[in-house]
Amino acid sequence: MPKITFYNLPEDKKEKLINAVKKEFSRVPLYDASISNIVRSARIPRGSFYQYFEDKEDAFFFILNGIVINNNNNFAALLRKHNGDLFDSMIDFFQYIIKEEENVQFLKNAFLNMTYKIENSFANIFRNRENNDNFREISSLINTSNLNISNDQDLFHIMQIIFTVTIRNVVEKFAKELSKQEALGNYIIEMNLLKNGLANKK
Amino acid sequence: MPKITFYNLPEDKKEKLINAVKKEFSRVPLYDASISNIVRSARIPRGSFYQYFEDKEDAFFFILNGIVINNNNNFAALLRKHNGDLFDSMIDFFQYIIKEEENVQFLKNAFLNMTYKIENSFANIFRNRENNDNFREISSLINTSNLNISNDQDLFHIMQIIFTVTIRNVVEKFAKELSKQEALGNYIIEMNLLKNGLANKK
DNA sequence: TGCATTGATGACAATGTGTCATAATCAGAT
DNA sequence: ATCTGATTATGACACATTGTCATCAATGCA
Repeated sequence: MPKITFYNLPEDKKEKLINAVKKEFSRVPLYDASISNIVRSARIPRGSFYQYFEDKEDAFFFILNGIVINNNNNFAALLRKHNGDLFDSMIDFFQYIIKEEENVQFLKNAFLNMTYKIENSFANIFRNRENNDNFREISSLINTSNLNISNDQDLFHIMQIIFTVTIRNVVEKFAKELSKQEALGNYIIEMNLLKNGLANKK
Repeated sequence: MPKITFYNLPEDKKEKLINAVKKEFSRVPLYDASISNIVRSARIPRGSFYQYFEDKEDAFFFILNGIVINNNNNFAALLRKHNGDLFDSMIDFFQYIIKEEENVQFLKNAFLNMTYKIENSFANIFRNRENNDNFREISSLINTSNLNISNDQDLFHIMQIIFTVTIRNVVEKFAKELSKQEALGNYIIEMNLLKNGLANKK
């Protein structure tokens, strides 16, 4: 988390800084990014950067969370829109991610270097801003009647699986530079396989 | 790929070097590792490192591939053992990965920082050493009669899904420091969900 | 006005990276 | 045994980056 000093900054300076940070992390992935570039580009002295952020990671995750949480289009909203249908909501969500234009480069770098920590940051999508006790909140919105579950644990695993496969499809899109159509096509195939099961029903 | 010079090295020196590299990447993940540490620990001059490897990544992937390809226990062998049953083979494979002791720390660092590139390196598990045209090779070993597929593309997606979920489970094991039992338990639940489908059959 | 708190600044030590000119070694030909 | 070209070894060096810290400036409030 950025330090208080950062939040106290006048809007325009804050924005200048955010832009510089975004720019650098759009250029290269987290571990290739350099603070020197950021301060150069934001025209602030080096010491100031450390007045605002703990380190590179701190700045990175601040931006990432911003993009993820950003608009109200959080996952709960999608679930409501689709009357609790998990699969339809995910397909909607997938399209939303891959059509994002403003931060493509940033997201590309993030997805192609999706470490466990970064992936967890993305999991915030499934959290409500107000409520950290996300699983309850979200699971209550899911129409479980058309899911193959016998308990809460199953639901948890189902969400885990869907989330993982989704991320993987986004990564694939970036890595292989698939068109939106291709990526969506693949994703829908996989969602259907997940729905119906990979094994044959006799 | 290491340079020829590396392969020309006398066995003992090569081994000393490999150990030093492993040690450093067991200490910290790829991007925190330092070549300085490696040469210090291997007691070779800095210049020599660059005689053998392109850079840090090069050394890292050399070791990683070594661990992955290593023993003949490749995926094809597992498939044969299980008469082509993809799920049983994967569960066997999963256990094999999490019971690995010798390179735990190295693998932990690798899994918790599983970028697209690293993940691809793991995909080598599904490749035959001799044959690069892996998909053909492997898919011919899979008993597709109990899979829910209508064409080759489906099979590809199924393998993609299973691979992704498997990796994710290994990552989870390391991240949350699950016991082998817990990790295996979770994995089996998810494999069954995948088999039978996440959606309800009416 | 004066004091305290907060913020700004950039020089600096520490560490790392990759290169390169030079030296050592080796292997084969004579 | 000696010469020679090719390969390998070596470590100093230029350059980049990081995080810190002593110092200075600004702000606000009594």
